[in-house]
Amino acid sequence: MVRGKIEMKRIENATSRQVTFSKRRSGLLKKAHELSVLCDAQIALIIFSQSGRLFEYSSTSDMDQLLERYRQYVADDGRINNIGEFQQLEFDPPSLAKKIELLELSQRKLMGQGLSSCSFDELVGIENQLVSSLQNIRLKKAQLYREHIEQLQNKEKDLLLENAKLTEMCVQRKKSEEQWGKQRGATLSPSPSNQSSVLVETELFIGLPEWR
Amino acid sequence: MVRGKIEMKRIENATSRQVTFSKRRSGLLKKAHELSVLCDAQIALIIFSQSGRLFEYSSTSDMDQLLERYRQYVADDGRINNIGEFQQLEFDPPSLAKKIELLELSQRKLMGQGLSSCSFDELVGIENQLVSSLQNIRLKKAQLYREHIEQLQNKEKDLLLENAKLTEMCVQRKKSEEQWGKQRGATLSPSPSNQSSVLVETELFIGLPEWR
DNA sequence: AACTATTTATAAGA
DNA sequence: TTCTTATAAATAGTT
Repeated sequence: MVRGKIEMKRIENATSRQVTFSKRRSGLLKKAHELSVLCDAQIALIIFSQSGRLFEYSSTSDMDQLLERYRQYVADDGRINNIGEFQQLEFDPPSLAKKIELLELSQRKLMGQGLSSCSFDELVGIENQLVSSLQNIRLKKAQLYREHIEQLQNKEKDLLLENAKLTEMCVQRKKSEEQWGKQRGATLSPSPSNQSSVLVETELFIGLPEWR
Repeated sequence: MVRGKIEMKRIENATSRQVTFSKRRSGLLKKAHELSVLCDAQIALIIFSQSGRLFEYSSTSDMDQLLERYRQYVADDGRINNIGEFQQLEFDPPSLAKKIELLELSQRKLMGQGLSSCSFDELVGIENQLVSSLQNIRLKKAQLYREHIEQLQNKEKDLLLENAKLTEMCVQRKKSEEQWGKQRGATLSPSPSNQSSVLVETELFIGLPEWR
């Protein structure tokens, strides 16, 4: 809706899902309250977060009273069709079990098993799904690779910076040593020249990552 | 809120209160649905208009189930009397629900969604599973192809056989017609030669399926 | 938690 | 009721 509208599907990133939940939850509660005030409506709003926390709003002081009103309203409708109270006991568990059964079936198919009952068209459909899944998986893998590389590059950059500072310090110390050496005589002159060339090599080595 | 914001109090004009109710009600229902989809929340929304009409939304297929969850949640706060009889009814569904949740989670992953929480190793595991699934799917497809081809080949063989019989019958009839013609005299002699060449062409046409 | 750039929602009018 | 439109409100992404 903002800065690029979002797709109306589950937000995959847990953090941003949590943030969005918090924002939209308060927005929803506010809207519910406004509607009840402006239009004199009775409203019950119950929200369970994914983590199981409860948030609720009731336009009356008593949520239970409102839910009771709802229960009766629905019960009145049910009387007309006369399906009765067995439905609550019998319809619910089977629906969950059925759901599990279906989920397991489709899961097995996604895992390349239990295909004997599939039509050709269904096979093609599953194949397409799998191809797209693989694509997503590989995109995600690539993303992790990139992130890892980025981390390494950042670390490298820091080290380069640190090396540059250390090099600078060495050069400074070298200079002062040379000056000090000249004052003391020529005995140490070969040694400074060696150290200097080592310093140059170090600089070149440090530079390598820049054109990787 | 628009074209001059409105005061947050009951709208006195009945008509405009009704209009506002209608607009805001659909807005509220939409927002509730969006929140449930985006953030994987369970939401129950019950609206009684001033005139007593009921409007409701439930993120699950079953509003009663959600209200039951609410009832239990609230009851748990004063959880002194509530360990006995209800638990039997409520212990089973949660386990089923948990199972469904897990199934849906792994299913989403197989479908290339909800990957943000995956470790790299898990990604590799899913990828391997998908590759093997695809292999199975394609084996199954190939098998169906082969079966289909085999069916067609059998049908072709039968047709060839039938064609051969029909050809034989035609040849027989031709011969007898020729014999009959010779007995009757030379008047029809050009005709048999014509008919014979027609027969040969027919044989060639029937033969085509052999090298299709 | 605060800040915007945008998208949505919607009050009023047609 | 439904459509339009000007404007308020909500909010996704960012800091």
